[in-house]
Amino acid sequence: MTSPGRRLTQQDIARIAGVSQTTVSLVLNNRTDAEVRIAPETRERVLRVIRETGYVADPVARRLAERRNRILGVFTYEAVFPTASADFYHPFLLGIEECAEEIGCDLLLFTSARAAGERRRIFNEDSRVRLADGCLLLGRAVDRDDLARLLAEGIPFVSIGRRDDAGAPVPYVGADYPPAVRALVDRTARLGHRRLAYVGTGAGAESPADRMRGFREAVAAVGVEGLHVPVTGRTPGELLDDVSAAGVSAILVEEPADAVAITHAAGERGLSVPGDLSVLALGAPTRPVPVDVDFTGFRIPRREMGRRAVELLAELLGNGGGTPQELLSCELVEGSTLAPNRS
Amino acid sequence: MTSPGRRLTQQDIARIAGVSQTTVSLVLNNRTDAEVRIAPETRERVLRVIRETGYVADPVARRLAERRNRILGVFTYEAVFPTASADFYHPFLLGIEECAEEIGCDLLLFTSARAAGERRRIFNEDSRVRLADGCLLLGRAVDRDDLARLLAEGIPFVSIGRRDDAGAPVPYVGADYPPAVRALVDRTARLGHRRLAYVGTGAGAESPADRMRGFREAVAAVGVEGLHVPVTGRTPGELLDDVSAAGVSAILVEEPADAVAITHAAGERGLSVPGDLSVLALGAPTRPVPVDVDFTGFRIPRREMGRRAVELLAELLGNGGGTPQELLSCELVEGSTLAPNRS
DNA sequence: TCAAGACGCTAATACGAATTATCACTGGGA
DNA sequence: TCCCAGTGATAATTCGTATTAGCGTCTTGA
Repeated sequence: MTSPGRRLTQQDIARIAGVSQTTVSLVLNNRTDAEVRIAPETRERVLRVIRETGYVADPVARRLAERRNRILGVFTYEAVFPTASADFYHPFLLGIEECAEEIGCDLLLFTSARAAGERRRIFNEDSRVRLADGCLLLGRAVDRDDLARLLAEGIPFVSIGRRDDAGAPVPYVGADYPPAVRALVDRTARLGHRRLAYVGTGAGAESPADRMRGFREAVAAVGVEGLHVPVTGRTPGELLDDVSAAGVSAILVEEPADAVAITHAAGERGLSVPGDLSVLALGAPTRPVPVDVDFTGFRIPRREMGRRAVELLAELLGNGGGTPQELLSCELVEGSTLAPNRS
Repeated sequence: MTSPGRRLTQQDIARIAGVSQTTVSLVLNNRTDAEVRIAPETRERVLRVIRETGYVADPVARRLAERRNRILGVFTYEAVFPTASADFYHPFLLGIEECAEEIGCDLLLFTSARAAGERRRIFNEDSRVRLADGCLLLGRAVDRDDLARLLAEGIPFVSIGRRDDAGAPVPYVGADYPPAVRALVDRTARLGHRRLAYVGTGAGAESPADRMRGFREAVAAVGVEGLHVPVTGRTPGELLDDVSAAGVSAILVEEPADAVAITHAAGERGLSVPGDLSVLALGAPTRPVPVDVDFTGFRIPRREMGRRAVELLAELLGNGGGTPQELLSCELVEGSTLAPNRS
């Protein structure tokens, strides 16, 4: 076997096989162009030495010489393996890994990108984004300056989740929330509900904003009343009171974890779901919560988004241009928390 | 901002600042040795250009010149983000990420290491392990040849989970199963149980073997009878019958997922746990299963193992030598499935 | 007989940053 | 006048691989 001292280089192989480093490189890369010719016996000899020594090319040097690495960076603003939102992010990562494996790329998690104790930033004094051929951005809130800088520096990347322009259009794979929310509002209205409420921030990042927009457009189109009920600083109980006082018979909850809490609070006050109040959940919980209710709502195609993002990034790397923007549609979930309006 | 054309190099910065590439490098690395002197105003000028252009050093080139990368590889034989055993592996990864973040390293997931459709291998024709400074091995079963080759090539690595020698001792951070199993057997014996059974393979990889060894040693030391009941090819019901027929009053189940199934089967046959049969679970489930029972057993310190493995790897990289081997002790879990023997 | 290609290989260079060796200049002391 | 120390910077080289341009020899076709 190899001595543990210094690692082998193509130069070593070349010396042993009695050829030049160039030849080793050519054999290694299996170049059989018309431009390049290696005698079969030479090729065999070099291959034999490579086999015997167990030589493998240094991928770092390779990256310096070529333009690529077959490394895709994954940047997350929170931990990649979080405790809190593990269940939410896992499907994205699953999709990313699957596709990366298919196209033969490794994944680099930028875990170092944090200035002591602070939030992660893509660009700190010693940014390592460039280690990868391109990168994937994951997380609900993405720093605008980071996005702008990525665009400005021409670093290939795809955001998972739709992003507003940051000086220029941002490449993304997002979930198409508006039609999904619209479909839910539609069904709800058809079941006789006339006053609906959107429970959640409806703003802050693109994804809540998109849901909210879908809601506003839908209630306008269908001709029902749509209220916005923020959640911050109120208990689920208080929230329920507000909603009841406003004569709302169906609520669409931005964050399913809130939907769970609200449903439980309803139970405690003797309100039945969906008998007295229909509760729709818009997506998947981003906070860990035991979901014991089968909510009507929709499914965010997280795994598919992860896969597609990798595919698009690979294309970007291949042809070097364009700004892919895709929205994947959310599948409706039948569930059991939507019923005809009884009031 | 930067033009999207080509990316900036130190040469560019040098040109703009009117100095040499060397000077830029020296300023960038904040070298203030006696050997190296830069006039304050020159330093300031270079820094200003760097700020204005937003230049960051290419880590790949850097790595070629230095010896390190600040990249730790993570190799898993199954998917890093598995569907099936997500819950089992997650804590390890959590610990790894935490510690990597602290020491300022990025994590490289070797997702490419798969020959189409086959099992992942560390060494295929174009191995990429060398991209990282060192690597972590995760997974219950690790290929012996891969281990031997890692050792032979002098690649710094730490296995998470104890490994038998593979030609030479393997660096690892493991869970110390034998004392944990012994403690459980001890307690069980003190509660009057005289015939215990170990339910599981007890072999195959190191971790089941270690538990089995702990079991054998413990029953011998305590002076009770210890049976081995394999699980393969039998339903939980059949298994229960065997165990009962043998007059066993307490079982230690290697795989907690099996323990769940067995406990349910017991309930169906009117056997109470722990009234009629005590069921101890040795560790954490590696298959996804709703654990609705509070098993007596022990906790594998997975997060700590992940953390510690990164620490040890970092030390290995620092001093360049040694074969760290550590076993972390498992914390006993009181649970409610162990009771005095009534028979 | 001569030019044009086929053949098999290698020297030289690029990639971007880090390091080593060296250089030009100034001012002071002998 | 000469030497030397101190100062500030740079040219040259290194890391390991990939690519380009080209070398000399031998064949082929006109």
